Amino acid sequence: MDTIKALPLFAGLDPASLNDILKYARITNHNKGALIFMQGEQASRFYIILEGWVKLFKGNVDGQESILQVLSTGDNLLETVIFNDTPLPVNAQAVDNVKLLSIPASMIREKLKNNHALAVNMLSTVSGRSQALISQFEQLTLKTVTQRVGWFLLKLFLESGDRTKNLKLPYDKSLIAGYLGMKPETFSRTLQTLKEQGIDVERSSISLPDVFALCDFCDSDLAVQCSRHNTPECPNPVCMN
Amino acid sequence: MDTIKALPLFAGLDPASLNDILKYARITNHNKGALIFMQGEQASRFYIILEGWVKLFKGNVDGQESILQVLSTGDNLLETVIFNDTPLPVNAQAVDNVKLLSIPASMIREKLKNNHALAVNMLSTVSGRSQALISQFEQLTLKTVTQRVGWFLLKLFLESGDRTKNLKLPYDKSLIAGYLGMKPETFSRTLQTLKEQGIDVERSSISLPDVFALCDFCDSDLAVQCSRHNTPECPNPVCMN
DNA sequence: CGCTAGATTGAGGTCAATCAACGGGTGTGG
DNA sequence: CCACACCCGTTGATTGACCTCAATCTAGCG
Repeated sequence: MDTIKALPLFAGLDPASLNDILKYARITNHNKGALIFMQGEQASRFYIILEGWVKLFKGNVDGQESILQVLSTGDNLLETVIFNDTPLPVNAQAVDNVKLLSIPASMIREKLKNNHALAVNMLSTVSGRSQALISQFEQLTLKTVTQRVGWFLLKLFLESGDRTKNLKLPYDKSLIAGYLGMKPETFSRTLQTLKEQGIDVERSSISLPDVFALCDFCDSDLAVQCSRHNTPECPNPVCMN
Repeated sequence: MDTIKALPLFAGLDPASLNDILKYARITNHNKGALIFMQGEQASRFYIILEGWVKLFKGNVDGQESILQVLSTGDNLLETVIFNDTPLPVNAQAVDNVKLLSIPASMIREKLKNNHALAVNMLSTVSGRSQALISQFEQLTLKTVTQRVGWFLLKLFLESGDRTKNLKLPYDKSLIAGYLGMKPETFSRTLQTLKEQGIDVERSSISLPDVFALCDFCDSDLAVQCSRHNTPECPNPVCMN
């Protein structure tokens, strides 16, 4: 319960209205592989991830799918659909066992009309989502396969605190491949080429030769997360990749 | 001035605070080809397009560029950056002569804190932007070149009112090609193949044999704009492309 | 021990990019 | 009014990156 009240979306809300919102909330569990919702459906609820990984993706008739994002604890699903209640544009699937908090869409819509703090928090969230999409977009359109894989590893490295030279892939390689817009085979081959450049890959464990090993793959989005950004230590001051 | 007050972002605002906002607004003109802002800069102002076309794109070091969106009258630039004042993630360029309304970012930020109607409008706008990005994303990842071109023509057809069988390309073919994630050569060749299927292309004028000519390219996003959607007239009821 | 799902490796195919040449409007200056 | 240059778009030939298909391998697990 405390974790719920600590969610960014609810930051700064007065306890009364928070309780009011949570009265209609529901917690659900979804097994690995379960579909949480499908594109084309009407959005009836708004979700927040409490635990686990959720894959957001689009599918087409011939079974192809393209992954928009892989979301985790604290992330929201379907902020954008709250307004225009058009059919859902995406599918969501539980990557592992997932615990979700969900709130009726109509409820959120109602609250947004009156609760200013909530509206501002939501605006901030949606902005973040939008930024992430732009970043994802960039990956797929103007980076090579190798750059995408390097970028992903660097992101992992930065998220894991910037210092540890040993990383662990957070989920299946085929899912990572999909997120990076390539086939598992291609991902595998690309890891091989990185191996030749000194980055050791063993199953799902990665060891970097040094903390600068991935700096070539830095871009302006990632730079802001790096503790060495804008310091003399940064080997790559103009991250324009 | 009336057009400004009719902007979706300002809908329902009380006149006093609207005037307050507009006090700090500025109108600027930009010639065809001019850069309005560049990625990496700090966002100092927030823009609304009053007239003309603006291209939003990302560039990388070796001169490649990928186009996120081509925006027009009434659209906003940089809603998302208002919050986190990180460096801009994109470039904006005037496609033709452009007239912009701009407001200091700090000003908007301030107003959003207090003005609930403005926050709600902004939220709605950002949501729409997010949806558009998802749609654009789908185009590039799980559609063939031909489907993308067909989709673009269909979008044009629907925007032009659903009935006229004669269309006009709104801007340069090379820009359309870029927006659809392909090279001008590829776009040209694809138009040829469509020509063989009965869609007449002559310079920048398109004539459709009948109003259903493009229905194969419909998807759930476009369907909602179609006057024949959910009627017996629709030849393609399950638009799952 | 055998099964299975995920990961790897290899060979071959394909679609769009690239490089290069050409065409045909449009505008300019003589 | 014509000659020329320039830009955009087209067309052709080739390349190459990634996908596809298929076989093999590995680890985890009953």
